[in-house]
Amino acid sequence: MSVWFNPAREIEALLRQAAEAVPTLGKGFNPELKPSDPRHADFQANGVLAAAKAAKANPRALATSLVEALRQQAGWDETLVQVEVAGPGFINFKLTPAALGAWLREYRDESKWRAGAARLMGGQKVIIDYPSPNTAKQMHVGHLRPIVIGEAVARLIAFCGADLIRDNHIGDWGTNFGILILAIRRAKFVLDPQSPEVLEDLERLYKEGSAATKADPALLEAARAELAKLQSGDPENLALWEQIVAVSNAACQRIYDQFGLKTDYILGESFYRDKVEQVYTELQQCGLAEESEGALVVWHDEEPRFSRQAETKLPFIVRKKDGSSNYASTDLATLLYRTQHFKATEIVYVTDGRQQDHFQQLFLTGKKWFQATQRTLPRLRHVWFGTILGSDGKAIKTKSGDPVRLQALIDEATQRAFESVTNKSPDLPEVERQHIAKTIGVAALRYADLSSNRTMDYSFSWEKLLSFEGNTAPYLLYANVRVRSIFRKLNLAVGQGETGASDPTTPTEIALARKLLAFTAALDQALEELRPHHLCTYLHELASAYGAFYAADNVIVDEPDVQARRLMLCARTSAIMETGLRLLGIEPLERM
RNA sequence: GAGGGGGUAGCUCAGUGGAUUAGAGCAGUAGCCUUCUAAGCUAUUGGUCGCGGGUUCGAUCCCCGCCCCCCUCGCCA
Repeated sequence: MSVWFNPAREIEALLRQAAEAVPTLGKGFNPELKPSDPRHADFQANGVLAAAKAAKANPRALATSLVEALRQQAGWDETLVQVEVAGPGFINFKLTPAALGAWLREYRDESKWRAGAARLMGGQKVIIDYPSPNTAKQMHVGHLRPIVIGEAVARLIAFCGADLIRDNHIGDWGTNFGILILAIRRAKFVLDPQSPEVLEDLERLYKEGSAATKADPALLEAARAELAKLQSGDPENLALWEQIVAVSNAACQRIYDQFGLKTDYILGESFYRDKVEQVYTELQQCGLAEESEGALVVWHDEEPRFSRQAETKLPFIVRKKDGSSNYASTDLATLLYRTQHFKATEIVYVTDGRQQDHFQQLFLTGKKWFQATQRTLPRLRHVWFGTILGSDGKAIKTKSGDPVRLQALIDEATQRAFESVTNKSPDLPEVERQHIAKTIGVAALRYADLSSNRTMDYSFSWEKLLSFEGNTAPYLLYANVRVRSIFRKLNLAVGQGETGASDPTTPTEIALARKLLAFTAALDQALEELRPHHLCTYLHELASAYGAFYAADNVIVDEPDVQARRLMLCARTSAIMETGLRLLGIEPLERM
């Protein structure tokens, strides 16, 4: 029999089969298998309680019948999984050391786990839309979450077997370009793409232009005219716009590089400028869109707040009253393009939570539009996140009220990490300490963002972030470094020296082994709702389990079989830790 | 007013589709480095799981009502 990659799923499947032989249960029985408190079991099935209640049967007797039927199933092996009825009618499952050992010997490395996880999303074509910044601005703290969460979610989806395309849907066609172009002209500013301050200059010009147009209606008109010229293809404005976008993209790329963020496409709003006309036409043809106050809008009467009857009207405006497009238009055009050109089966949008209304309207409109035009709608998911708060409980800002620059954040984290590394490991060469510091600094920034539920706001605190203790990236990196150190000491590569490994034996070995197997459950959980914090929680628990093992059981010992099995546990710990860290976007370290 | 999110230990947060003592990290207390990196490990203090009802043998979790905080609500994205 092949070794189960994900025991919980296999047990659940067997329970469903077994239930068919139990008259009270039958087909459609949901075992409700879930991870259990480790003090009781590895997994527990709660489904019998509900079924017994519905059938007015004795839950314990029913659970016992189910267990008997389970034991009759082909593929059931009591030497691998112990089963018992507990409490009012729960069924507990406990993996035996033999099962743990078999799993550890079979699922050795990332390629095996990828293969095991591939059934989760194999065959899917997924487009992920992130980090999608607006053009002509420096990256600031507000860009941290889409970068970090987007990258983690992307890696998770790809790991689970999907064919993934990363599409950076930049905001490069908005109304702000009119103001910016006007400001550049008025200041007679010469845009030098080589200048390191070019983006700061553009930001300053935009601010000035924005203030000027607010103060003077004539200037506002002039700005609109510049935008109209741009959108109608005026060569001068187009050339200027292209330069701005290029400069902006280059600056963003410098940040992306530091976060290890890759993009396959940068198809911003401007890419869809000749594709919105079709959207207007089709939406009107299928009776979805109508004129309202001069704009073209879509109502969703079945949703109270998007209906015509709502107290405060919130239609989906797909074309502005001046005839120009907005993000609803381009998002609809983008949806069509991704469906037709990329053949997407799923699209994931990573943005902050304030855009929930927009995406609900987008998804509703897309659904009706595609239905009316006989197209297949991909699965659409909005992966949204909360705000990063400062110590005052409000969105984080600098003292002057400006957003904190992302580069400044990276630099400070790196600098503090460098001090720590130098303090702890003064003997390492300075070049290596700098590399370690950069890795830790960026990792700490990332992990702080990923480790709490993405839909929560979270408080940014240098103290917590840079403390390098507790549930942090440095703790995980350090746990892995300690594993690798053992192999280095023995002059072995990770994965060598485990021939003849016996099954986990001591309590700390068994606890560690069970935690290693729980990797599959953590993947399931993180993937389910695309919430990377489940993976963080898991990795922290794994590091803790390793810490206890490391303190209790010496790896380098005289008995060959004991050393072999402990080396096997070490190798799996390191491999799962490194795989997990990379899924989060964190590059592991050899030393620190 | 409508919609979304949150209210769990001093602080930052997990969790629970019903099981005994509700978890973790920080902070506090007490131990552990001649031995695989102590950025660590062990033990321990600390909580009416916002408030009030309901269903149930049993609710932090499900249902109803209420209170507080954050966000969004017609042409920005």
